[in-house]
Amino acid sequence: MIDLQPVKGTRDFFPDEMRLRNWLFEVWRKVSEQAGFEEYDTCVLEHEELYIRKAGDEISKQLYSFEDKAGRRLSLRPEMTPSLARLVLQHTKSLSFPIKWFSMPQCFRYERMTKGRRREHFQWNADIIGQPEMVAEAEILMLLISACESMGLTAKDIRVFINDRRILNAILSQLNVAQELHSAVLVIMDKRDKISAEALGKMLEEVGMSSSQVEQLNEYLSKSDLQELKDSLQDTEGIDELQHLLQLMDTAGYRDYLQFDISIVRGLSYYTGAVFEVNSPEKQHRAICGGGRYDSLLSTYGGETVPAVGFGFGDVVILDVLKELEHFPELPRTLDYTIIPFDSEQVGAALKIAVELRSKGATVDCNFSMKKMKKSLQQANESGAKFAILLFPEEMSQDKVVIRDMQLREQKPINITDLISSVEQVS
RNA sequence: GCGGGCGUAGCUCAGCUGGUAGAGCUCCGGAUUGUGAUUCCGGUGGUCGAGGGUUCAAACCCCUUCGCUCGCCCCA
Repeated sequence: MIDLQPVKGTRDFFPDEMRLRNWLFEVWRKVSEQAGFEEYDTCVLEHEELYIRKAGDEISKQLYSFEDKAGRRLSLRPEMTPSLARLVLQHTKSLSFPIKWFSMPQCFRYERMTKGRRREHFQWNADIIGQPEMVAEAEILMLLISACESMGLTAKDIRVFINDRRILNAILSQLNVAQELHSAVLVIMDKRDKISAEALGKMLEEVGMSSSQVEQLNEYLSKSDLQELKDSLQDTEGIDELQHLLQLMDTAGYRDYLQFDISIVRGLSYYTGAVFEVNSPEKQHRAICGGGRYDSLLSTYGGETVPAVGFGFGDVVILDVLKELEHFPELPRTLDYTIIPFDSEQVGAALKIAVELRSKGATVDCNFSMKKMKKSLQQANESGAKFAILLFPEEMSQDKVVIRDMQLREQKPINITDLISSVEQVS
């Protein structure tokens, strides 16, 4: 017997789970399109070099890579943004910016699994490319919040924790932290709410900050009030921009979802402006969604500098959250009709009726198992059929069938032609 | 890389200080040979993850190994 388990870290989607996945995809697609985003896709296979960046050691360890028969180094995509960058760079000259695109790619990372993280997941991505102003962030945030609301979540359930990399840079510059230490310091600051203050300070000193710099940094980081922080900084660009964004979101009616959080850092060289993560207000989960502005990414692939902002929103964590909050949708299988021939004599008639009903746009299944009527009706019930069409020799001899309303448990004979014409054309 | 938990029927699991296996659901059949919610009866189905050890006797104790899972580390 071969191993029946799915590959470690990957999932099978039985029909029940597939309905749930499709439901989630429909929410993503609908809110995206309603907000004017266009869908795109690329192949799950990419050239490995797309993911090999300067600090690329870690990510290349997590790549599913292999060599094809012609010796090309290929990878399963670990994220969508590089592929998006590739598409945009192909047509930088002809695209009419700003563009608003979304995608729902399956992504792969070879990594150790924990709750909310598998080796494969579907990740809704939405990006606005070519718009440098903060209104792009506003649109992006509104989009992901509206997706959460479509799933039944409110400002009580989720929060967008937001920061701006320019604020962090302004603080570090003001403390005279050397430019080359900034990225290392930012990585450590990312851990701020995971480890103790002592451990944090120790790590910061280890990368080269002085103890007085650490002390002052802590003072800045303890300020949860934007205005207070602004008053203590010389370079206020990041704060001004963030305040502008918060104002825009207030106008849109989404201010309750947003919370300034100086500990949100995300990644390394990627982000240049706003950075954000979505989580429960108490941050009980792995981030549901994360993103920000990455104005310099495209130029790192050798293209022009193109401003960009976007997010990734994975299916695994959001489904965990919805389950926990009991916001899981009820998604039973449904059918309009199940046709049940009494014996093999009616099989041909069953097929013919099925074809005609389907041509009207109805969903129609046939039960050709020729089991007892009891069993067939049971199966019709389980399949969610609204009506069972029973084909008995007696009625068929008069060109009639028995139509049974499964919910009312009532039935009557009906002319086949009347049955067909009673169905409203859907298409 | 470190640490914990779990592997028993198709599924979810019970099985006490060791005495060679059980329930619910599913499936199949019957009460009802043309009728489905909550009826009732019966039946199929297990190399107790694998291998070794201790014992008169192991699902249970010990060792090894594989698989799954959760947390930490790492990372987004």
